[in-house]
Amino acid sequence: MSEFVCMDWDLQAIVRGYNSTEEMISTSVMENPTPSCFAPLSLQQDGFSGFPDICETTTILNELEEFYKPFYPQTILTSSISVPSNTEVVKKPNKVVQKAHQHPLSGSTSGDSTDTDPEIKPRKSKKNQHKRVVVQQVTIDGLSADVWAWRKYGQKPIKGSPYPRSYYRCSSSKGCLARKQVERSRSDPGIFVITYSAEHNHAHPTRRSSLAGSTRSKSLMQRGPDTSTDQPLHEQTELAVVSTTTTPDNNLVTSIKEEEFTLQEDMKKLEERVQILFEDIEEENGIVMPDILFSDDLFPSLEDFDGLLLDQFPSNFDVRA
DNA sequence: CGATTTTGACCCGCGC
DNA sequence: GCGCGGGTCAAAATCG
Repeated sequence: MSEFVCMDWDLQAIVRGYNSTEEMISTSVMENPTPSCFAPLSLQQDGFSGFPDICETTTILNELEEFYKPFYPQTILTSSISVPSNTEVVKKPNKVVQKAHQHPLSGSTSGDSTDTDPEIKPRKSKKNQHKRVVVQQVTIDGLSADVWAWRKYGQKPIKGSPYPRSYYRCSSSKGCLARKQVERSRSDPGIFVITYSAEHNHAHPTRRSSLAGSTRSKSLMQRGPDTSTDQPLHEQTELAVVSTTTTPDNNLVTSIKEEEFTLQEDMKKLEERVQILFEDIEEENGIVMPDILFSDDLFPSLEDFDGLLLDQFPSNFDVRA
């Protein structure tokens, strides 16, 4: 059994009465190549001029985020599946809890410690957990289209795949069970398969976590002069998207990329306009707005996923190839 | 100093 | 029971 859940693009398409995401994109771009074609109704109606109450800012921000979602780097495929199971989801016993009952150096668990703790149930089959996961196949661009803050906690080589799988957990909130796996498609190296599991138990982060401690700088240096770093990253990703998108509708994708420049210009003007309005709000109310709209939370810089690129691409991999 | 990445070790489920 | 594969932990290194 599987279920399909509409994500950003798909939801937009259904709400707007299109048969498919591709139809929505192509139609909207061709007929009205401006960001306003996707704008929330309230924003369209007041033309971004009405911010009567600062208490509505949160709603406005949410609307703005929804508004910008269609302009996130394109998602080739988004689906949500439910892993078949005859049992309910059993939360994996926390290793920390286990260690609280057992000294770390006392060796393997002879006699399951969970047997004595009714609160901790034995781990059920990983494969049979009815854990809903969301699978996205995205291009390199799509790797940056994630407003959540993720902390990498592991990387494993996957049997049968030349590319490792990276494991991320949400770093925005302690205790958030949201997980994310990123790996390159073995059939199409230009496509990244992102698997989300569990759900965030908190609101969107107002600011992406600090990049302190990141070893990307080191990695960049380690890549050496003979790698693709000679080429500006935006050019790399652009080329990568064009050259690796292998959907059956290649022509459509190409045309969208061509139109993207126009859209980006419109978006820039729009950002400036909203920025001014927000500054007015700050002045009038004597408060400081959360730095979300124009931070990399909603517009992650290309630099942000450079680390991901380094994770997923071997050091000698030339994205231009 | 705190947050992050890296990476080997560990844990667990599954198939043989 | 054993080995394999995948997921997670946690110490060390790194960075701002």
